[in-house]
Amino acid sequence: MTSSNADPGRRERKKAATRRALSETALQLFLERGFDNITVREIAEAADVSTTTLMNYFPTKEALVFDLDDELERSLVEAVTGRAPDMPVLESLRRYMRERVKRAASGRHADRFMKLVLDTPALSDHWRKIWLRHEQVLAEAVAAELGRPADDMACAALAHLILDAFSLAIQSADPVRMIDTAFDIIEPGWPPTNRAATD
Amino acid sequence: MTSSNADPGRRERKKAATRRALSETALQLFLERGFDNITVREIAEAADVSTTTLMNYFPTKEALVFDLDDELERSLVEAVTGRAPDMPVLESLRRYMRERVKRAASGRHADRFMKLVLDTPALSDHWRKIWLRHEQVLAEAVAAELGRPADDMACAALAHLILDAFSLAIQSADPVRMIDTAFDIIEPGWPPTNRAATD
DNA sequence: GCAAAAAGTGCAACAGTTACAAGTTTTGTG
DNA sequence: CACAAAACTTGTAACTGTTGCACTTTTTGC
Repeated sequence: MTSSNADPGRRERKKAATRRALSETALQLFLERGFDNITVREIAEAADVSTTTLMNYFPTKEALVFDLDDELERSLVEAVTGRAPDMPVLESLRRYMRERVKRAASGRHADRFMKLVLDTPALSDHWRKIWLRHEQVLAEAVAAELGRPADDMACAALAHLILDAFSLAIQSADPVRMIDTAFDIIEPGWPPTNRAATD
Repeated sequence: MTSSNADPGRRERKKAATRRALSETALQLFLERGFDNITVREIAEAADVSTTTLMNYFPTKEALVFDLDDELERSLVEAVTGRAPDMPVLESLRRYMRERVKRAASGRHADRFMKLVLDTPALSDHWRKIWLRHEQVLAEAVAAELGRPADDMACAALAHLILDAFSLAIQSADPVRMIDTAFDIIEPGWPPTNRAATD
């Protein structure tokens, strides 16, 4: 008799609630007392679940802070494939990264949040890893767009350099300008016609 | 009986011996049974010291594998400042990285060693961190060489991109070619005369 | 309603790492 | 040579992230 629930389902809703409770509680505690001064046991306690359950939702302590992984890959590929017809790939990626960095530097509690991340090596690291996780996919998207083989080495390099620029940028005093600086270095060499390829 | 030791000093010698014993024992065990299947307690045991002593020599388990950190910064700066007068900075750095990657891919037990590192995320990570640790110094060296302010943003970006290229390369099927591929992308945009600088 | 599936729980344990309060060895000096 | 200070080691216990396990509760589909 619990009909009328096609998509959400009660369980799904509860899970979502628990997940949100966990990540919100965690973030609040982290902001108050520092990432390293809070144990996962405390977080679980505060959110009123067992430690085991917490680790069931978030595979690592760091994952509690960045609960927005899924959208990333989609939007990243979209920046490559969904750009205006006359816009070069790199220009589109530049704009995408600019926006992304800008958003990171100005969210709700952006100031305190960024400070937390930058002051906590484990978190900076994790953020970078989240980006680099999509390295392969981005490389393939770029390759496809340029009509190159999916494992094209230059595309792999480009994807890596660009994604890594994110961590470079957020650690900078002026993130948006740092993104532009990095792209200014990369752009003139793209697409490449070079030594490595012709050796 | 304690004469005849001018420079080294008995203590220094013992320390060096212990250090070498630890890192050699560790590497051997790691190669035999895998990084994650060996505990630091086992290593300490095998080298016949206490765990506390082990952690005294090597701050982390990963550090046991890369016991060659000091030379890195020196050689890196040397590649910038000690190059032939007519050679561009980037070309010198390209050759340096090429050599470095080549050496990594062909040491004594290079094949097994590289496999160990690449199969162990914690180790790949650590290797990258060792390189990035010298980001600032490299940036300043490049800036000095070009007569730019020490905190020049483009130099910071360049240093980061280049050092990060190392991890990109060793993960590649053809590391040396990957270094060249990355430099081929970076080189044409250097030195930059650009948007970010003129905005 | 009910059996199976899914989620949550508490507990114990492991591994890296640190703190601490001893011991032991080496060193420089009188 | 003796000896006190400094440097190094050690054993033990603990903390923290993380995992495995056996068990209970909840939700689901019929």
